[in-house]
Amino acid sequence: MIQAQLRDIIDRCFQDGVERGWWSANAAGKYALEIPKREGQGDYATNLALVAAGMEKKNPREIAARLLELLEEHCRLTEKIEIAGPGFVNFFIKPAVWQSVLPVVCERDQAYGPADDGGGKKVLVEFVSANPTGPLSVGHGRQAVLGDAIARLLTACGFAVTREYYYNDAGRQMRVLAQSVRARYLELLGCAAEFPEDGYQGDYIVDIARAIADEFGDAKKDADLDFFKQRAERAIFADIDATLSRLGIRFDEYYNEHSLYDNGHIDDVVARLRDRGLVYDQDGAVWFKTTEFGMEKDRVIIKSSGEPTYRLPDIAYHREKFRRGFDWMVDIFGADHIATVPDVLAGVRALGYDDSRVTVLLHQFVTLMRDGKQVKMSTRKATFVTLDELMDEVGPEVVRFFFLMRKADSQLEFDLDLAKEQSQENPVYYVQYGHARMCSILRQAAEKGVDMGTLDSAPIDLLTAPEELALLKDLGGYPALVKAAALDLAPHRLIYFLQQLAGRFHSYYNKHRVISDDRNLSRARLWLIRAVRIVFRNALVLLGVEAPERM
RNA sequence: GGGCGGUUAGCUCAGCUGGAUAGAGCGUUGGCCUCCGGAGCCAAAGGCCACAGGUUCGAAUCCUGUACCGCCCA
Repeated sequence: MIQAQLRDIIDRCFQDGVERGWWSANAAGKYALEIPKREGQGDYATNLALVAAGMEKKNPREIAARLLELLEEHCRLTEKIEIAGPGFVNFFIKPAVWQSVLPVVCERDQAYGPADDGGGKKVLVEFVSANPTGPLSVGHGRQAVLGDAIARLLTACGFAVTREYYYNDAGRQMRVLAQSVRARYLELLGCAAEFPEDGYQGDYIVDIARAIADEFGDAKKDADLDFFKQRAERAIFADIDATLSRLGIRFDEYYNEHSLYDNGHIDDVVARLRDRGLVYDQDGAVWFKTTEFGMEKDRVIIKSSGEPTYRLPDIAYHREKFRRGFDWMVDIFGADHIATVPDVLAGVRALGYDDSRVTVLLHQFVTLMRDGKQVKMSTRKATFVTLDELMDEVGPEVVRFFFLMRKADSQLEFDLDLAKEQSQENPVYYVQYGHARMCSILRQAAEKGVDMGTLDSAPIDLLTAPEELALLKDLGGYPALVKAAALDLAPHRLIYFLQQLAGRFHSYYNKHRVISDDRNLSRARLWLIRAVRIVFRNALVLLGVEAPERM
C-alpha cells in the first residue's frame, strides 16, 4: 500500500514534468516502480528516467535530476531520494511510514490483504471435472487444490465466485464401468460373468458390487445396465465427495454434460454454426470450419456414426457459461486437455462471444518420489496412487501445501519422504511452526500479565531494528501480493511469501526478545507480533492450510 | 509430421509488465540452547540462467532457430 501511494506521487510528478515541457508523455504507464534486489538501493526504485530518456534520446541522468527536483517538493514518504547507476531513482522510505502499516493491519485484522478488485464480477471456476469412473488420483488432487485456492483468492478479492464440477455420466467409459460392476456382482453370486476386456480393475468395483449383493441378494441378476451404472455413479461420487471434503473443498454446482443434449443445446449450437456458414457435411461427418479461426485444418464435431466428438459438448457447455451471465470463466485443466482448448475458444468466438473472457489454466502433472525414485503409476493396471491414499500417508494439510508450492506450468515433484518429515526440512512445518510460535509468545505475554495497552497508545515508533522494519515492509506489501496472485491465478506466490515471512520472523525471534524488562518496547513488539500473526493466518486461510496455535 | 509446457546451484524450484553484482529451500561444511517453543537461528561453499543468433542504453526475462524432457493431436 506504501508502494501504491508512492506510485501516485511519481505519476503526478511525471505529469508535472510533461506540463513543464521537460519530457513528453510518451513514457506514461511504461515505467516501473519496483523493489530493488540489493541492499543500499533503497526500498523502491523507478526506471522512469531510463524509459523516458530512451524514447527521446536524452541523457537519463539529466531527466532523473529533473524528476528528483519535482519529487523532493511533493514526496513526504521518503527520507532520501537518490539517483543511481545509469539513471535509476531510489527511494528510501521513512521508518515512520513503515511503522504506520502496523495499526492498519491490526485494525483490519481478518480483512487485511485482499481489496475489492473484483467489484462483484461473476467468475466461474471450473475444476476437477473428473468423470465418476473411479477414485480421484493424485493428479486430480493437484487440480482440486489449485482450483480451490484460486477460488478462495478470487472470492477474497471481491469476485462473486461459483465453483463448478463438470462431468459426463453418459459416455462409453460409464458403460464399461457399469459392465464391470455387473460382472463383479454376478461373480459374487457365483454366476458366470464376462468381465469386459477393458473393464475397471480396481477393488472399488468389487466394493460397489458387494454393496448391491448385500442389499438386493440375487434380485438384480437380470437388471439392466442402467441400474448398475446408477449405483456405481452414486457410490463413486460419494467417494469423490468424501475425498474432496477431507481437503476442505466443496463445489457450488455440478454440471452434467448430458443435460446439454436433453435441453437441445447441442443441436442448437450446430444449427447456429450452420446458419453462420461455419459448419459443413463431408464423408458423413459434420465439420466445424476451424480454419476460419486461424487453425490449420477443420475439425469434426459429429462423427459419421452420429456421435459428437468431445469438442461439440465442450463448446455448448461454454456457451451456457456465457448465457448464465459470468463475466470471467476460469477453466482449470490438466495438460492432457491442451488440444481441446483452441477448438473450444474458436467455437465460443464463432457463436459471437468474447473468448478473452475465458482463461484456461493448464497444469502439468505430478510425479511421486519415494526413496529418491519415481513411483510408477498406471491407470490400466489400477496401480495408481489415489488422492485418499496420499492423504492417509502425509495428511491433507501437507498435500495442500505441496500441491500449491509450484506454479501450474511446472511439473510437480512430490517428495513423499520430505512430506512426511516432521522437521525443519519440511516447509509446511516451518511455516506453521512460525505461526504457532507467535501464538505462544502472545500466550506467554498474557500469562505474565504484560499489558499490551491499546493500539493507539502503542509506542510503535520504537520498532526501528532492521529486522523489525523488514517485517513491516513484508506486511505492507502483502495486499499487492494477494491481488497479483489472484489476478494471475498464481497461488504459489503466497507460499513463497509465507516462507519468506516465516524466515524473517524466526530470525527476528532469535535475535531480539519480544517480552523483556523494557515495558514500552515489549508493548510495541507484541503489537508487531500480533500484526505478523494476522498476515500469516490470513495467507494460510487463502491457501486452505491450517494455522495452528500449538503443534 | 504438427501443437503446448519445461530447461536457472549437487537436488527440488522462485524470479510479477525487460533493469543495477542471480534468489530460496533441501543437501554439504562449520558454529549457536543459564534466554518468549532448537519443528529454530547464524555463517560458508556452490551458477556460462540448455545452446546459437537477434532486438536495445540493458536480456534468465522478448523474437528466431537447435538440442533434450514431458504431454497432446493425426
